[in-house]
Amino acid sequence: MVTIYDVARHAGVSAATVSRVLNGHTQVDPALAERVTSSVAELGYRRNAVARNLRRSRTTLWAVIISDVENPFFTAMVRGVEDIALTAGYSVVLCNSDENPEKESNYIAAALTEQMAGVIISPSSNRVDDVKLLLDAGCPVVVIDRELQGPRTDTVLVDNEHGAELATTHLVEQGYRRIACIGGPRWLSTATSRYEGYRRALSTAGLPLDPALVRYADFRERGGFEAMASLLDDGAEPDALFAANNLMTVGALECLVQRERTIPSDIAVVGFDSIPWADLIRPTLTTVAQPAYEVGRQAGQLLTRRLAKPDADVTRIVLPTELQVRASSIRQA
Amino acid sequence: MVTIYDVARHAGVSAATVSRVLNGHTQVDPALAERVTSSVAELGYRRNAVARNLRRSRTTLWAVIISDVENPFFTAMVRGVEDIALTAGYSVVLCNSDENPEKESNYIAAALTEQMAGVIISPSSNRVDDVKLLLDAGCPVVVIDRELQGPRTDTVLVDNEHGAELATTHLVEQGYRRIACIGGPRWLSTATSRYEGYRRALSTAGLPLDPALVRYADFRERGGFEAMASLLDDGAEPDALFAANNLMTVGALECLVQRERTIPSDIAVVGFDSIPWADLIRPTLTTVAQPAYEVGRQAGQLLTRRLAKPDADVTRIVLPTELQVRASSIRQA
DNA sequence: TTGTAGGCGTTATCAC
DNA sequence: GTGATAACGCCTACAA
Repeated sequence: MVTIYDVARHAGVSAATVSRVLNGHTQVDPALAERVTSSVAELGYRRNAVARNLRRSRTTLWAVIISDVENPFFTAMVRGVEDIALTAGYSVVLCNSDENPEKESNYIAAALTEQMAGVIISPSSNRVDDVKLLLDAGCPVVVIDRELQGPRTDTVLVDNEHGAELATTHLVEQGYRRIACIGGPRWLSTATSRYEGYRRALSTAGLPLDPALVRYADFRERGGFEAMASLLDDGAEPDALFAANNLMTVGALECLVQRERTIPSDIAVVGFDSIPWADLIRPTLTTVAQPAYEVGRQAGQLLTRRLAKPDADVTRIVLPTELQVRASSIRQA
Repeated sequence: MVTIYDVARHAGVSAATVSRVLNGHTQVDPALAERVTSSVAELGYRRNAVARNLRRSRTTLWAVIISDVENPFFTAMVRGVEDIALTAGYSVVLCNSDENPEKESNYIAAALTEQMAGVIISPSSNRVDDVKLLLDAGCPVVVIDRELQGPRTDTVLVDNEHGAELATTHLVEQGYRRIACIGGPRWLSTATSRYEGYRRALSTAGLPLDPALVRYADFRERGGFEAMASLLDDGAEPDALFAANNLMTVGALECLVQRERTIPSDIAVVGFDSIPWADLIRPTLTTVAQPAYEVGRQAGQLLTRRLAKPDADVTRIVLPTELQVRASSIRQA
């Protein structure tokens, strides 16, 4: 490996001068600088970021800990983070916790030992301890998609309750009366908020909240499938479904297809969070759209801000959701 | 920050002993070890990976440079890599090059300066130089999904040509005669192999290769859309389409839907590489399935192997593809 | 403006 | 088996 000393010798200057040329915040004689840069090129020198990070005791890495890489919502979000990170001079390390609190803990530990500059996380549990670990270590944290109870951290959310309410109200307005709900894990604020929106819409409409029409699943495809199957098998006879995330919606649809139910005449469907190619599915799928990319951007900006001003006020951003009505929820004549 | 010296003082031993306990490859008196571990717990010590990496002059990070995080093929692949990495004691840094050679170069430079233990890459160009940079620096590289001309590296591919041939032959057997092809960028082996499979199937069937039926796009949704529009607008009048990747297939479908063409009676469709929820699309989509997760696993294993034996023979793995026939390619009565 | 020198936190090589 | 001690490669006071 060629070090800064090799360059220094080759250019006939001291290592300090090489460092200064490389970093550029100090004045260096143009002639020397020139010699240095050409030596760098000639020797094919690249600076060792590990040594640099140790010396400066900070890195330029952000850990983005998400709960599912295969969920398009999170990948879109990651792109948002990435775009901000790059312009701010950081790189993104993507960690996939798989909704598994243990994996999550491991990644947080890694973020700490690797001296990551900051962490953006969609927590897969309410285990506040892990996030507190980061905070206590002085590692800036931005929580996304889910709200954490205890620690005060910068947070980027979407308006889950309102979105769910819109979705459910839309079904009510279409004349559906037995509206089922496949909710997410009860310990995630995302899930409870969406359930709350559903509940409120029913209440506003004067419809009963029938527990037989409610299932809780795990925000995954299989969970949605099984919840739907259970709704059908238990004779709850819903005439419509509100599913609380994209993958569960897909699972529920798979189930309905397999059972040969026609959408929306047998049962109408609205999903929370869009899926790619929603308009290729037949019937096209009504969804509550979330600004996934923008969530990522905002999170990135919050992190950048906090890195610059470690004790700025804690910010909580709530982005709007939007109901996109397509065929799956339109009552037939 | 609490260092190894703090722990040493607290436990009444030397820093060297703490290090030995932490790393565990040397014998340490159980009594001392006990004191060290409890001091570690008490002080909340975590080792500084940056310092450690500098001292050991290696890291436990793999860079996985993929060309599109939003393509389900790559996310599935990443999961495969990740699973191997974790069991082998490495972490994965996901880098999204966006099919942009410049971004790719930056990530490669970063992998080098960050002293990454290894790189898994789906190159977005034929610019061999970047990969050579890695190789020259002694950084193990596994190339996936695309074949690189010059440098001999471990590679994991799928049987693109055969898959494409199967797909096209299937269309021929269904009685289609004007089979269009939307191919990928001509500088990617993946694209040329798939085109070659298409060409060969036509040739075997004694069908002419009509240039008016061929378009080259960029492996993205919009590119597929535009290529399909061009095929329709230029009066090429295809009765079937073979699209060379998943996102372009989606784009082409969007176009066909918009133009109100019926699949498969107006035009049959087969795509290369599956998309999630292919069976929710109507008609269901015939695809050439690739073992994306397995590609990732194999790449991870190749990298692990090379890390252990730096000058083992270069391996080239070709995984099989499989035609999954669904409704979009079945000729109507 | 430039060079010297110390140290970031760890691990590995010595002696003991 | 354990403890000093010297690196790993870089940055940055400080002195010149």
